Amino acid sequence: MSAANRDPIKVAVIEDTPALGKLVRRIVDSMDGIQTFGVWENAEDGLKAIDKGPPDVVLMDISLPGMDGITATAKLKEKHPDVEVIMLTVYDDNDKIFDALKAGASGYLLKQASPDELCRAIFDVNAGGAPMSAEIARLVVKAFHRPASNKNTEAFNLTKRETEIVQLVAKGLANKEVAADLTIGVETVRVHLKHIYEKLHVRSRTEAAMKYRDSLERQPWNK
Amino acid sequence: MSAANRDPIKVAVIEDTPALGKLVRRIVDSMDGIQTFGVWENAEDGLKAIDKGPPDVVLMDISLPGMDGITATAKLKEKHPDVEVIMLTVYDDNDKIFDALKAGASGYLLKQASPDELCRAIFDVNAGGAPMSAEIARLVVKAFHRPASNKNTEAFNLTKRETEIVQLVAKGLANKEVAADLTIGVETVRVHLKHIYEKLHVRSRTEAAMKYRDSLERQPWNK
DNA sequence: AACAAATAACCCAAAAGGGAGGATTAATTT
DNA sequence: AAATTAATCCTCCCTTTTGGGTTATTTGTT
Repeated sequence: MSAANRDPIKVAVIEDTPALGKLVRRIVDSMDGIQTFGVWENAEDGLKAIDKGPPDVVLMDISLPGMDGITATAKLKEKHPDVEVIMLTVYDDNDKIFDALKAGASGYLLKQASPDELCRAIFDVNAGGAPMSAEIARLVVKAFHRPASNKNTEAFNLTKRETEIVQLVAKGLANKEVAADLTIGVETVRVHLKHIYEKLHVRSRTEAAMKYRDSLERQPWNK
Repeated sequence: MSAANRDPIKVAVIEDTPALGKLVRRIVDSMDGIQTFGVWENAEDGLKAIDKGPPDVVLMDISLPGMDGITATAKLKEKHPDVEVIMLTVYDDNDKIFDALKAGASGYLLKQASPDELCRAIFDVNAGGAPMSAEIARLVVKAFHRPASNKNTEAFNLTKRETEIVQLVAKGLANKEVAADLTIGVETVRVHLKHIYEKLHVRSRTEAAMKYRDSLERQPWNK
């Protein structure tokens, strides 16, 4: 529990602007409990060095000459899943945030972060947190918000029976099988399907199945 | 820009333990710039009151008698999308986190949070942030991480052409349309489809489409 | 009574699925 | 170099399934 007695957290820095790299090195080394493991100006060199002796945390610039920071993160996490990556970016680059997280980054800081923020982020990520600036955090949380109209099936005004049927169709069942499942006639299934097509504005079972599936938000947590 | 001159942030509290509700009220009111808008012990009463004059932030207990906090959040955000909701929970309840976020909550705090943390969270969420404890943040970020194995289509050993075709089929296209898209004959498409069915162990285009879709991770950001 | 829903039947044309061929490349193995 | 394999492209044949249209009965609900 005594942080002071621990080995310092080894921080690798991959940042193509030499001035910034040096600045970060100074900031990190001036802080107790963390130290730079090395600074590289491109992903290729950085990854090669990291392969030999993994650091604890990598500060990764998102825009790099050659291999970009997101690709580098993906490659890095593949080999070293336990290394924590904090992305550094100049802009509040909305699109890339999610690509970066998907690649395996656990933190996402703007370069304009203060030295104090940077150091806290390093400790935080090392302790199992996910340091993000407030704006980034909100974007991430927003990605989870359900679009207002979340009546799922209800959005299409499908009846109970129609919903059952579209669900079975979305499982790949043929009309005959659906009929057997619900113990109703095949012709009835077809009538329901026709109604479903109208309501969903599609012309085939596959389209209907797709639209239905898409209408259920599929998020990471409902595997 | 001068925060001191602003109207205080109005905070509604929905918390079924009277002692905790009172404690929160005291904490909030003791802090400059925020004030309690009211404290209710169940979601029904809280929502009714909120409907009349919306507060800025709602602190919502996740486990409530009657309507639970998640359902209440969903209903609240439907009527008042601009009200920010911070969930309060005793446990680090992994499953409910995502349900809460999906319902529209922007923050997620453990009840054991310090008064200082609570107040910071209120300011933070009001400023467009997403206050979360470090553990929660990491869980959220983890939800975005791609599972390593990314063999996706490759798992089925589909050829390039077959992959193209199953993708189009999964969009709901008919064979005719697929053929037109790839500028090949319809009969060819059908032959490819037959091979696809064999490889995926299915009997219909819908089944194939489903199986293919399921094999692709679907995340919030690829709408 | 009017309405939505579920059930079912009929016709017809189009689409899809199964089978059994063949032809052309390109890459690999023998 | 010759043979083999895999991928792509294509053609028929035949049966089953689908999709679209229409009509109709029964059961609840408003």
